[in-house]
Amino acid sequence: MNGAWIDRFPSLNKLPEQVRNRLQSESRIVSLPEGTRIFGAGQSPANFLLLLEGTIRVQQVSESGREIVLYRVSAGESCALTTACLMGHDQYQGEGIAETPIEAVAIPRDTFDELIATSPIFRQFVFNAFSARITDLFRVIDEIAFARMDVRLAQKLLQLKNAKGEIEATHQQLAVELGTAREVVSRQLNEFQRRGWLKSGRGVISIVQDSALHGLVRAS
Amino acid sequence: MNGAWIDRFPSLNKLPEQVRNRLQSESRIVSLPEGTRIFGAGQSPANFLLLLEGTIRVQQVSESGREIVLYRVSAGESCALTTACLMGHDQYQGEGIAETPIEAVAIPRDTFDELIATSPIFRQFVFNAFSARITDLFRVIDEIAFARMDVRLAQKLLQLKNAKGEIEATHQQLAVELGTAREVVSRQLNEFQRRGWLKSGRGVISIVQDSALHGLVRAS
DNA sequence: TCAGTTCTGTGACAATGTTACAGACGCAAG
DNA sequence: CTTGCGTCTGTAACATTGTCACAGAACTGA
Repeated sequence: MNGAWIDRFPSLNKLPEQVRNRLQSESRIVSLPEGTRIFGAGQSPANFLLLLEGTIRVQQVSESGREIVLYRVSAGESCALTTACLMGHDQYQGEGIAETPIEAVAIPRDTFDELIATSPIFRQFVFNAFSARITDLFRVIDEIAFARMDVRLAQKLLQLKNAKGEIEATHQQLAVELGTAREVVSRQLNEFQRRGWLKSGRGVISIVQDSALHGLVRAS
Repeated sequence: MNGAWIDRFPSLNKLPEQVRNRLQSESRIVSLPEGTRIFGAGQSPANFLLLLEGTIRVQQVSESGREIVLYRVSAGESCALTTACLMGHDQYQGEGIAETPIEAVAIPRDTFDELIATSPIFRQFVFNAFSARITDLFRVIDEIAFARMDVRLAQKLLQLKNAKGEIEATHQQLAVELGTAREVVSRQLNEFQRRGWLKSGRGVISIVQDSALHGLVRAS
């Protein structure tokens, strides 16, 4: 089992035999329970992480205590920004929290550094991960600066819904997703409910008219 | 002259003789007039840029046409995000515009790639630049999501003022800096003027009470 | 059953964004 | 000089979003 993890990263799979072996022998697999704070203000990460199972939520907390979710890292991806700060010797402003139980490959700093040096494919992999995150951040900026709250909420509900069309989250949690206040989410949800688009219960929301929410998002 | 540019980058100055020579011989110096669009939607940059003179403004434009300034690259810095996208083969969402006449060192992609591979110092330099930009983006998100407009405007005025305590900018330009609407800027400037903190003319603002603006920012 | 906690609803108000104008200013052609 | 024209600024009315202060409902555990 231990030797198979690399198969989950298609681009790393193309690495030469020798590099692959190195990567596998010098890294170790870590498991972390749900809710673990993987990195955060003042905590510098010690390893480069490749996520095998679970998701990490990266968010930012303001001085006043308000929060906003920036993006999520899911299985098959790497936690690129921690690396930037790892390499750049910089304090990391955000915090990363295990949203589910986590299984990840931890690559020590030295190994990471050498792989960057020796393998163009690994380098490409790391820069790709960066690129994706920066795209995420750009999207977040675009949305909080220019998009309407009803559209953003509809979008988020569609994104977070499970197979049954339900979202298990409190209004407060949705507010954090969008970087707004709980009351604003309650207000919008009531409006959606009034229009018959969803039904709202304590800690759970059931989407009734998927298409209406989609329509709102498309109309932007 | 051509051989001296590297002195402007303290961290690159520590590179071994051999690598320095390589860097200098394989790069070329480019000059661009004010207003040049250095990269933008659909335009992939072909080189890694080190800025010798001038500043580049990186901004984003929404579908609705509203804009926001994300950060500036100034002399002695590198245009890191273009690189991320260069390496990551990703479309770049923002656009970079020469705010003044520009002089820069252009390093071809292949050279850049090899230097990353061979020189830990160069690698460190690039990752540091990344780190700084990401910090910028995090700050922007924090401000547009959580900070009050009067505080943000005061901050921006202090940041943009010249030696005489004047800002040469229209209300519209300030609005773009903050990602808001022109009317909002006008309103706030009038309020500041009413309090005697500044005097506002057509295209120019004179700060009268520097300390009052500082006070507002500190009080957050 | 009861007390404590978390979650949701609501109203009033403040701050910011949007729309629709009008007037002021600067510039250049006549 | 003066007449247009384009840009910049001022302003009012209204819509949306954020903040504050509560109250009641729904869960939880003793």
